[in-house]
Amino acid sequence: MRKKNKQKGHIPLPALARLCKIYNLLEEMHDKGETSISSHDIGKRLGVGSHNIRKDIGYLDEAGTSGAGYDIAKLKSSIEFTLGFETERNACIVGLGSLGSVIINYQMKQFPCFTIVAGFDSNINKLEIMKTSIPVYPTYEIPSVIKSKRIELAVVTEPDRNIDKITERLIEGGIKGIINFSPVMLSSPSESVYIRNIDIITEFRYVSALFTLHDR
Amino acid sequence: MRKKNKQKGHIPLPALARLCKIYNLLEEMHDKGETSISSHDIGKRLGVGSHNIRKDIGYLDEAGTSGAGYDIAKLKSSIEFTLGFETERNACIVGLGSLGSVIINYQMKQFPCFTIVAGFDSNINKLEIMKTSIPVYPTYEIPSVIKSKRIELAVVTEPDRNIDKITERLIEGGIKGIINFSPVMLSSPSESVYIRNIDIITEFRYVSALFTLHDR
DNA sequence: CGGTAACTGTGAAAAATTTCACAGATATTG
DNA sequence: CAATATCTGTGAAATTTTTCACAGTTACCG
Repeated sequence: MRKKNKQKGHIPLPALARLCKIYNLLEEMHDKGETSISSHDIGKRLGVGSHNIRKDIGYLDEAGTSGAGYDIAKLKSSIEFTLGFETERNACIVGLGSLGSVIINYQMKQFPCFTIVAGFDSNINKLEIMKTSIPVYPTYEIPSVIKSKRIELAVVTEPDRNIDKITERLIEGGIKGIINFSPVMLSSPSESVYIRNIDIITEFRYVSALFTLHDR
Repeated sequence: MRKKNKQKGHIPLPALARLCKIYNLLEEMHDKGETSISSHDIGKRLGVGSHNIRKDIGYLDEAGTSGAGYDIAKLKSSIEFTLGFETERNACIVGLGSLGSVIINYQMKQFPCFTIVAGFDSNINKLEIMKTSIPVYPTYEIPSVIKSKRIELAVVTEPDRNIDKITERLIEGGIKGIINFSPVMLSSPSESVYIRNIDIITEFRYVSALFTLHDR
């Protein structure tokens, strides 16, 4: 068995997504005081085969011990390092409605990997009302604020008729990624902007389709 | 070119997910008064190739016209039919905190495919406070209510230490699917229960990893 | 300390998914 | 109405991803 980084270079996207989930799991177990875990256990938790987990972990620089399982702390920091979780970037929230507020106040206000440094809303009145710990701006200031605060990620939460205008402004400001919770699906105008649409209606339809096809 | 259903039988999951997104798009365009669209345009909107879109649509019973694009209304109802979007099922919300309230009051209170017929919360006090249009129950009533109201899907929204207990009760009640917005990752104990974890922290990490790997 | 059991890492095979290429069909234009 | 452009549907090729199988390693137990 050869040690060291063998298949690194580029991690397949499905593997990357799983690694993020594995990391979550490790964090949870670490908090519980666990120190070691096997690929089989991880797989069971994630609903995939242990082969798959080992392959995924194989993309990291170094990880487990052959005979025993994985040392949780070690694997955790290995993922952290390879995926760059230690670098902190700036994010903003666009749309300060109910969902936006939930996210801002979510858990600890301090997310991993990203710090929320600004909020935007097209409703000027809302700007006064919000008593958040972050500064809020009207949406027409999006491009300038993104540039001045070096914001890389935008979380869009409000159903808004002007969502295309908002996207345009985000792109204009040089945003690198958008997580969109609004029901209007966004599509990336440029190869270099990552867009993730999270929409409960689409989720509902997907589940419904699964149920239907399963029953047939 | 042969007509009729050729490759039906089973739709690959990635194709299924895209079909749901396509449906969303069609609905949007339909509302705008559009009547026709090409695979190329759909692909551009979804960020995938037109070949892919045509393959996906090929899983449906019938769809487009060779020379022209797709008739939006026709394609829409074809997806509806094949994926069973017309059947309405019952859902519940577990956790009536801020996020749960957002979902309950989301848009129109009436979701496609699912009707929210019950809410649960372990905090008894909250049951009094909530002034929703749906009946709410303490969590220990989950199994009985799920059975009596024939609930197939649960939307879990609250970070709760007892989340494992809640899952257990949902399974006990015979739930068929869970959409979990809580930060604790759920895993399916049984092959027949679909679980979808949606967690903004994992999303953040994934985006962060993408950025990091992109820059290297 | 030897034997057994459990586990990882990984090349190779298998399976799933996407991309390609093009035949056949429709619309459009002058 | 012929010529051109555009578009779908789909078998086949290419690619990606998962699964398999097993050599090599470590832990454990009597």
